[in-house]
Amino acid sequence: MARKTTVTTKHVPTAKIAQSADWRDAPSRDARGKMIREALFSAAAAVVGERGYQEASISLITQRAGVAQGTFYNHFKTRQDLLDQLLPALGKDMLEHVGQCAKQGKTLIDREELGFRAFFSFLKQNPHFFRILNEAESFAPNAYRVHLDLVAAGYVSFFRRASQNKELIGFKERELEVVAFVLMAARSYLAWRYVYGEETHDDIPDWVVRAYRKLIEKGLSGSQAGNGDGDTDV
Amino acid sequence: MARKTTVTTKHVPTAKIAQSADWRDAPSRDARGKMIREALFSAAAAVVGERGYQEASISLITQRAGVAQGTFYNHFKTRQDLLDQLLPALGKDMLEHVGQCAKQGKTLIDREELGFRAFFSFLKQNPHFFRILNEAESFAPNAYRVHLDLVAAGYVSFFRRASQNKELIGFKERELEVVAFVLMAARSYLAWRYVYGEETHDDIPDWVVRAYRKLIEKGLSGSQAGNGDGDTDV
Amino acid sequence: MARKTTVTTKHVPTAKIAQSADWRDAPSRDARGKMIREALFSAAAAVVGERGYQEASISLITQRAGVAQGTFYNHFKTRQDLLDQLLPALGKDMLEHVGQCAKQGKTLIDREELGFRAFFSFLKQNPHFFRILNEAESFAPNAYRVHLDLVAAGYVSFFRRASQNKELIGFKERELEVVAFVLMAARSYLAWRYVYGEETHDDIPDWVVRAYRKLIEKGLSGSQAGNGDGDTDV
Amino acid sequence: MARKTTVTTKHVPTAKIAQSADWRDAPSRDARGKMIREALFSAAAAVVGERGYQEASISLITQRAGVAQGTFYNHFKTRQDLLDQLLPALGKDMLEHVGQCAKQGKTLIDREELGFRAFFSFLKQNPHFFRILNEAESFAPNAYRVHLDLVAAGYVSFFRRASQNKELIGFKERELEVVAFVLMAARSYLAWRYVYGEETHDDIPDWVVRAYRKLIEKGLSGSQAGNGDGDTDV
DNA sequence: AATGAATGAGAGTTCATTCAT
DNA sequence: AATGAATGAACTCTCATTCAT
Repeated sequence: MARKTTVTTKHVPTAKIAQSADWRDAPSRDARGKMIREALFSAAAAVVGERGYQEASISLITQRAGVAQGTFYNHFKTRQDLLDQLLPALGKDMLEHVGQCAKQGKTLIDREELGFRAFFSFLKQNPHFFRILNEAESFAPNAYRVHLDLVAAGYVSFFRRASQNKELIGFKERELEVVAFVLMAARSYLAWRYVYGEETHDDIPDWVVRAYRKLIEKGLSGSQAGNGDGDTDV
Repeated sequence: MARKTTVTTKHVPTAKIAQSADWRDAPSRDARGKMIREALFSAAAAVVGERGYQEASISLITQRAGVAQGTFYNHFKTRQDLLDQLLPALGKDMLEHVGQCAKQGKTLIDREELGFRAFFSFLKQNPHFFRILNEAESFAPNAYRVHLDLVAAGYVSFFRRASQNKELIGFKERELEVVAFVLMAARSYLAWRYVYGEETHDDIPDWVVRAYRKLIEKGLSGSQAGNGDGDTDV
Repeated sequence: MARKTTVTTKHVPTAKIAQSADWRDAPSRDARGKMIREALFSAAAAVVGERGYQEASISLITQRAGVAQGTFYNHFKTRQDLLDQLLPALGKDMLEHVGQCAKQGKTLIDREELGFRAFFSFLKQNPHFFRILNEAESFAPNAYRVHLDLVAAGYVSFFRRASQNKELIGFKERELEVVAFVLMAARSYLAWRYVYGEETHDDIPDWVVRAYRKLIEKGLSGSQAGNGDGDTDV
Repeated sequence: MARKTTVTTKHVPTAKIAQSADWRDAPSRDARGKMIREALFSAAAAVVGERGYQEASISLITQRAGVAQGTFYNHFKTRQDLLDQLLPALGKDMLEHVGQCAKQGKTLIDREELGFRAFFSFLKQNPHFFRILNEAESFAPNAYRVHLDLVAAGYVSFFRRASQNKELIGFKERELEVVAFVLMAARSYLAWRYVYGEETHDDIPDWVVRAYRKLIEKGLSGSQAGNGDGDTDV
């Protein structure tokens, strides 16, 4: 049974947003420029992650990056320009990480569970990602749309292969996207509830993963008893 | 089979946000106050719905409500105070509407489909709701949390009854909340994608509802062919 | 002869830019608004007159008017909006003053001399006008064009009447405008040179007026000796 | 009669602002420096001529000159330093051109007409000059004063000679400057009105020149009919 | 000498909130 | 209670100038 596989994600190195040693000791001018750009970028990610896009003022970002306000405009055209780049940059890392982890699985459901877990391990490593992603809907809507479409596309082609292998049956092409959106949605809402919710877990609890797996494996009507954790059935 | 039930929602009257006749012809002092308050409230809902919380300035809201800026502060403590009340008020209506519709269903899955459809019919009647709900995560986080908890609680008690009836089996108490969040998530993301997405449908397409139903009914591994629409399997 | 007429201007009351007593003791709200508006206006005139349009920042203007920066935008749409109103307002006063003075003259040339002198007496009473007028060419070009056209139009109709009286002969209709521009130009350049020039006279020297009169009365070839001041001919 | 002389200006070569071949192929270090300096100079003239002093930023100027921003400060002390040199450089060319043309005339009035026409032909060849000259009053006031004094001085000595020849009579030494300023003023205002005004002539219309000549030849009271163009008297 | 990124002061403008009327 | 002008802090962005390379 699924829950016995006790699937765990092995961390794949993700392109870190440079925590940039002081740019003053840069080897060359070009390198310095790059370091400052990255300092601004990672400062912005941190500020947005901690306080939200709304409060991510140029003043806060440059202060955090340790450069003058004017310097910002040597690297980004406008404030929005930088904000628009936040999600794509981190989103790429996330996709990479999740993709790498998921493909270790043998079955469709195992791969989904691995991807699911990988999403949360990415969140743990990139604590700012979640807010950057979610608030992008309001503050960088184009980036948000592109991101969701990208993730959905990956999901759909993942399912399409499963369909061709007969691992997944009964869904027509365009329905695969519906499934993709439901699973993406689930990750997001469950993270909101169980990672960032009142009881601040660092990690998604294991029983949540199992409940999720049960639901998407069998649906609401197909489930059967016994999952071995401490709870009793309702 | 599920899709034959062709479940449809009957509209239940929802507490309208007062479109407020001119408050100048109010019968009493008190009534006048109430009318202004409601005018401000509905103006805010409209502004937020159309332009987002960010642009919902006091100036815009009071202008739309037809009162002076200062009047605002006779009715709400701060701008945030009003913004925080937007979602609860509309959320109550939504819950009411969805609850009324869902309970017409005979089976668990039918009730879920009815609730699902009711969510979208509510969106259609209340075109501002979706943005008010979604952006609340960034702009009125407390209200957002309360709203989600409220909806989840309703969902959980709905599932709890189903569990007791043996309509739903295999989920322990605390797992019901996981299921609730997944289904709430699904509604939100599918609305984002299929109602407000590029191809602007007024309504959620029927094939999306069917795909959704298939997924939650049987899960990923339990599905079987044939749903009678034009598509061929992958 | 010209210099015997010893024409002098009688000052006609000109609409003063309010030097505004403190607006805090205004009788009514409306009056207060007007006073602040005028305070801003006259502060702007003073700043532009003393430092030029370039340095006339909102900060300087509001400081001088004794109000907060934000207050500015209750009265003017933008900085440029105010700057665009400076010349028209003062220009109207100038025209009025010059017109009143000029019409006391009996002959064409007398009227021109009176108008000429009136221009300089206006400058003396409104020490900011000259800079406001001149720099408007760069900083409020529309206002500048309108102003010049207005003054020219007045001049032309003045000459047209003189033509009809046979006081002025030999100029065709469209040539009158050329004459008007030359005389306007002369006032401006002579003010620049003899009022605001190195030797800061308060008033245009009388011998300059006489030289000007001689030139426009007879032209370069028609002049004859003797004007009785201390100079000897070249 | 004056208008029969049909005076026309022959173009005298004017010191061009170097359109500077690429400074990268300069023969020597020194020459290279000079070429860059000139490139900056002519870039500035072009920018000021097209957009005005206000918008003539270092960035725009250096970009146009094809050098780095920092390079600017190897050649000029400050931005103002360069702006202050613009008018003197071009003004010298203008004086040269006008002087050369004017001295072809036989009589005082003919020379004035030739100078007048030469001013406009210079404007045509140096389309940036007019703006550089006019806005200098606001943006490079010292340069402006020096320029006007220089032109006036030339004019005065021109008139002084005419006085000594008895071509010009009735003006005392210091009055000659008044005449000079009036004529300089006339050129400027007439250019503003008839060259850069709404109906964009490339050239000053001939009838304007004739009207101007009539005015300064005979003054307002000395003119007599008939100038043979299509207009009728008023 | 040429480069071009870094700097930081200062610009115009917005807006939630206050308060005298 | 309703008004709407006054407030001032905070915002994004520009640009002349500096300076390490």
